Amino acid sequence: MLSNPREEEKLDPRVKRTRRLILRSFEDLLAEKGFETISVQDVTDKAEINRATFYAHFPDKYALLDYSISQMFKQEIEKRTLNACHYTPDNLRNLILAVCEFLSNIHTGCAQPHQQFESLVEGTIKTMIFDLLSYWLKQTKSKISTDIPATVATWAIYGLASLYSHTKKRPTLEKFVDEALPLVAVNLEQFA
Amino acid sequence: MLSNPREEEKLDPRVKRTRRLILRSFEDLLAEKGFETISVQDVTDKAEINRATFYAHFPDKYALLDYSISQMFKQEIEKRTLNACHYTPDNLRNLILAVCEFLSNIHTGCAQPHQQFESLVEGTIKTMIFDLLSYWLKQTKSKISTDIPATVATWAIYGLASLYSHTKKRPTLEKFVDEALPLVAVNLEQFA
DNA sequence: TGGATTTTGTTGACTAAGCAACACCGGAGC
DNA sequence: GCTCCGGTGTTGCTTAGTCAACAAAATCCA
Repeated sequence: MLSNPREEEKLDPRVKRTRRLILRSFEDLLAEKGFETISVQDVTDKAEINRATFYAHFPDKYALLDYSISQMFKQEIEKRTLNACHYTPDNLRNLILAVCEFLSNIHTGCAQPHQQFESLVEGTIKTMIFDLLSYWLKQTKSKISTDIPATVATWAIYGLASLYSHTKKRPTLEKFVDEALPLVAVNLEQFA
Repeated sequence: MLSNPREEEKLDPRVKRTRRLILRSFEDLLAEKGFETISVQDVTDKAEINRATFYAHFPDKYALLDYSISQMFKQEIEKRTLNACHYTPDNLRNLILAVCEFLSNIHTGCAQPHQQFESLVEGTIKTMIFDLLSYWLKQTKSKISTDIPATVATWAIYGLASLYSHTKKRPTLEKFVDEALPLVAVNLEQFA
């Protein structure tokens, strides 16, 4: 994945600190109220930083949402060490699990997820899934184009996770993924 | 008490932040290792601030200890609203309770309290008790000098709390204070 | 003892954060 | 229409924090 930890560590401590503060208060606010009703002012008040400082780090609150979602998803991925591996059906399985859990967390952890919020999340996450899958598939030295299969798999995975996280009476995650996995895997067989 | 919250609140947010960081990491370190073995480096590493920044706030680690102890004791006092009142036997009772609890916390919360550490704490706390008592006693408009009685009471109170906090098989705090209170109160009768 | 290694304070040049003020937009209410 | 108000970005100047380097203790240990 992009932006390896080595770079982040040697950042100016002040920068790491304010990013952390912004991120924490934003995530707290997300749990309290809807994304659309959160103002930049709210975030900086809670973080006890100046509003101008916010704009030195993020163009606007949409960029912050994007960053926040990326970071959270990145953690989910790294937790399962999917960030430095290649394509196998088992890794794919874990990826689907990760996306399902992530979306479920979003829906339980964030107050009243509205349309705008959901589609912003969707865009961010799909990009990340696509990048990860492309990285996996490119490991096979074959010259097969990866764009098409990666796209298909990305949309399928996100769709599945979305379905799962919106289902009221959920089956166990394991069962759900067992049933769904083959349908995605079949499109990637040539990379196994 | 000195340094009302109004002043602290309108401090530069950066200052509040780094003081908070320094304080927190120092208190964490105190729980882990003895005060004498804590270096300024240790504190700034844990707080993720620059060592030079530390020296912009405190002359050395002794000043930090002093500040830390003061803050903790101040909280104990404010919790019982003893900071804005006058002398009564009941307030005195609460003060003794506060000092006993505070010293007990120090002894359970700090690793291997050594001689140096203890006497630094003693100095800081006795000054604060003395100031508070003087403030109380001066409320009585009489022209009686407060220094002598305040001093006697201060030392007595600290001595009691020290005894209590070092006792292995402690009686309940209530019983202990009930027994001790009259001996201190008798010296302050004229201010009641 | 005596040399090596930490730790301590201090400095000056650089960079990020704070602050107050600004123009601007969009909605609420009359 | 109008103003009022709250949020948005932006700017120039000030202040706090960072960093690397230094000399001077203090500590270690052979």
